Amino acid sequence: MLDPKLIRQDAETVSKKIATRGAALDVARFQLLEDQRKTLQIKLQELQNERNNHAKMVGQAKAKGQNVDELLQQVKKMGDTLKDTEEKFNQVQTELNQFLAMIPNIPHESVPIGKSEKDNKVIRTWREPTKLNFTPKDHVDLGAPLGMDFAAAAKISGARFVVLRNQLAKLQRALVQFMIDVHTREHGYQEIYVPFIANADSLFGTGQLPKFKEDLFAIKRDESEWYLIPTSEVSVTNIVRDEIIEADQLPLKFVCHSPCFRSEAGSYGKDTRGMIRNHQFEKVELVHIVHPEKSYDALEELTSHAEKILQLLELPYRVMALCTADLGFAAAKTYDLEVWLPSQNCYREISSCSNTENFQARRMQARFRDPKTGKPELVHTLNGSGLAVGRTLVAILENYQDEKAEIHIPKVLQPYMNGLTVIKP
RNA sequence: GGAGAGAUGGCUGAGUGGUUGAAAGCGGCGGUCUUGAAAACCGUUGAGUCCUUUCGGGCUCCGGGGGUUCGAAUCCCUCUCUCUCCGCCA
Repeated sequence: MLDPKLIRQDAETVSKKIATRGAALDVARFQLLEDQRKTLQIKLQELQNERNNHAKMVGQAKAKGQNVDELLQQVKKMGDTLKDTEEKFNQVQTELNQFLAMIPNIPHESVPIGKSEKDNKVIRTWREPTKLNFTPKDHVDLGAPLGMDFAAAAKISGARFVVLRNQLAKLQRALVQFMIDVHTREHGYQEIYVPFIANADSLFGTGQLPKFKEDLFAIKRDESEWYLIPTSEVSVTNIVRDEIIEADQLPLKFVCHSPCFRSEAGSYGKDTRGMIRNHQFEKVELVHIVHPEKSYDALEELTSHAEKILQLLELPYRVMALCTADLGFAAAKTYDLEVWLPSQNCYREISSCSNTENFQARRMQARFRDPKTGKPELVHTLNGSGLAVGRTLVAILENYQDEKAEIHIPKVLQPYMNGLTVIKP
């Protein structure tokens, strides 16, 4: 959520910046609501002040043993106007909050302006794309004889799920283990395990709700509604919701493995083949909770940590700075890591690293105590995949295939595979 | 699933209708003392928000929501969560 004060001060500038993302900020509507809010709030607070004063007078009079009948008569009349004003104010406040909750974050000044993903900027490329002197197979064809079973998954659940058997299941588990080990041992992350079902407050905090409800799997139980997490960013980031953290505790760096559940309602017909875009996939997530002044350094750091995994796996990739139009709702700046997929002859997203600045922190009321002022201040939150495990598996199959459609295990993974060097049927 | 007890400031914990935004302690911050530190002592210390150029003032908040009342941390209803005991269970 944006700072309402910022919009009040300069709605036009905010609107312009939001427009670079292809989103519209209805300045007129905001100002209308804001004017109503202001008028009503002042009136309401005056009435409340009056009521409080009268109540005090009653109390004092009673304490002195005076007769209070007349005083009570006066005060009773105030009740209706107060209640009426209160209702109106609450209504406007609710509308204003809903309005604010739907506004995306403001892009950082370093984010390239663009109209579509075509305007994303290549920051750097690591290694040349894998060259194979035969026609590469895609991961579906490679995986089928090795135990990648979409038919079984369809029977159990439906489309966009996968069953992995034998060495493929093991390879996925090895990847998870490997990534967590690197991040905890070499990058200083705290490993953390979290719930995979989250409440509405948590999803509001990280920005999935209310705007992207259709992308989530919801679980209804009696009155309450829960959601399967679309990423462990939700659970992990919300650990600091409604907290005031001591400054010396920052930065907090968490690494978390979880399954992720996405209904991908807006992506019908995209990547229908294979396990690129499934309803359920494994991900190792990195989350930073940092001092506001350090969040852009942290973004570079976090991104480099995700890159390190690709480097150790020796998978060619490139780093993209997303342009304004391609930014996620909560992000002020995002680097996507794209891994080379020989079968598609192109780079595909395997990690997305974002600085949300205080956008999520404001929704969550996640703060730290500034030692200089002693006052609580919003933290900055960042998150990034380190990496999407399912897509990493795909990348390994495709980049490490040989002519016989056998898969060579990257060196760093071999210890995690009991020394296995090749996967074959 | 059954029975009971709770939820108060960064933390522990008092407070059952009228200056209680809340005692006390811990922690934090400032100071005295000390060569320095510790200890001791003194002072200070909740959050959000609105109005105001400043000074300052107001409002809201004692798990969430609703109600009673002139007035609610305190009474009533409801939900959530935590703890104890019994049952069941990976």
